[in-house]
Amino acid sequence: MSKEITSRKEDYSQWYNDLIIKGGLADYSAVRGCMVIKPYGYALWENMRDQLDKMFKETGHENAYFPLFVPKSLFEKEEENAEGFAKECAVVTHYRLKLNPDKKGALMVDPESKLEEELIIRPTSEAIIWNTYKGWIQSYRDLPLLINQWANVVRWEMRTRLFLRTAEFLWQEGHTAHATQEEAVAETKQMLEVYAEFAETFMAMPVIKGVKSANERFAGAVDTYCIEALMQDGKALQAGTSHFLGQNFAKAFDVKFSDKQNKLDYVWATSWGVSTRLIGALVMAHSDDEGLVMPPKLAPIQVVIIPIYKGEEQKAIVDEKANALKQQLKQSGIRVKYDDNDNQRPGWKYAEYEMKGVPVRIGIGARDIENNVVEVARRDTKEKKTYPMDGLAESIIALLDEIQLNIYTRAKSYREDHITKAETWDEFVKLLDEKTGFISAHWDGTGETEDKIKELTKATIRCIPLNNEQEESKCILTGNPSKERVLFARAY
RNA sequence: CGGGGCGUAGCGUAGCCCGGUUAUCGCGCCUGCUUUGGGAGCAGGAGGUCGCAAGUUCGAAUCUUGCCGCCCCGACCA
Repeated sequence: MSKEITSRKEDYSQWYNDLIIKGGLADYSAVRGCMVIKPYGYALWENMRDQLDKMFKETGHENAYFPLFVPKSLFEKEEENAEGFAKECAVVTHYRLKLNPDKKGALMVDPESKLEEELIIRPTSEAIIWNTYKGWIQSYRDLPLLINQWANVVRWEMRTRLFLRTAEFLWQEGHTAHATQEEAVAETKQMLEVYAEFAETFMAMPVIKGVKSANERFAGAVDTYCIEALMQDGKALQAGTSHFLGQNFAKAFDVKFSDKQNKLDYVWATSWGVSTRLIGALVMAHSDDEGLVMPPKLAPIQVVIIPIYKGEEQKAIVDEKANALKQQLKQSGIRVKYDDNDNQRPGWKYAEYEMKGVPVRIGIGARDIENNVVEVARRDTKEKKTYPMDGLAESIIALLDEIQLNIYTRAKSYREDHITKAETWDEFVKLLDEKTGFISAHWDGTGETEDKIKELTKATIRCIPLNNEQEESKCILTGNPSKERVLFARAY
């Protein structure tokens, strides 16, 4: 049957695509490199978005919205940033179509409508936002400016992958302006903490917090902080970034403020973002060969109730009980679905919701009603147990918490098992090929060495972990002195 | 942009090498009955520009050429 999911071990890429398509999150679209996020996938994104948005607001940020188009002249103002994105920009050059005189029913670009200045479809919004901030900031009283936007961006990547790298994707980007360097750095770190907490607490996905090496830094940033997660095939995934931009953008867009002493200075900036890529991360972090595994805290459906009955008479009895149960769970704040669709049999539904990763399934039939119990199956362990109907909401809430914790613990122990120290080059190469995961090794701190390692092994420095232990040693490739280990991995 | 694979019904596919009536099978869909505690059974039915274009031929899903699109691997990539 076409509903079967390719095994993780057999073909990891196919497994990943199957999870997303057969789990009902998204589909390929008619547009090159783009995807359609289906209602189930979008509901997941909404849950993630709502939670993140709450956390942003708790840390003093407000939402706003800036234009999709960035005039080329603005885009090129911060040179490093512009250069970094130049190769992957979609560009609007015309604003009108007309009927093609040579081909009936066909349209063509009207050459008369050529724009005087090309518009870049934002790959990121620093340029348009900093151009706007220039008008908003005059005095220290206007600072800090703490703004986030939920938006779509376009990056014309050569090769795409569902959720992990699509030509258009949804994200949030925070852009803040501060009076001092210290404050901006603190903001950068604070938002990294917010991302880490979101990943670990809500996605149940352990992450490593760190700083990027110069090679991997965001174009235009002074420092790029990141959270890095490990996927089940041993490859690393950058799950979120928070950048300290220094005064680079303030200088490029001439954003100055008067301080209390009436001295003019450029403002200090940060930007930070996470995207629908997190959905890809979530999928790969927990799922198995049966399908998706959703963390209860974000699952669009936390509990599904499946009725089991013979004939109309039994259906009516089961319906009544199940609906009462649904109400009870709903009132306890659980996202619950009662699937009373009569077109599919229970076995089909079991498989379907497993594929969708619904954390808890409740089966209820005449037999259960007689005994005042239900059958409860959990997705993470596939365990089935009989629960008393009385006080069910409380026990389900406890079970959801347990599942959340269990999948986190499982992912974390996998991650811990896959951080390995390498002391020599041979060991490093062997670990990368055979064990995979993060390899902790000494590096001499130069971009050249990093490039060379990438060329030889395809591994990159994922990050220099925060609060990294200092130890004198030698670079695994060059033998030059090194004062700390960094984390290498092959990455998405 | 390089290497590999693919394009046949909503989905997954057989047929292609070696051209020949009406294009195969499964899922799904529709109708009916029986079913319903792990992807239901039987019976009947609907559904096709064989990716597009040109060529070869009496005849093309099948051979040739060109084009388009997709997937995987690489290059590329906060």
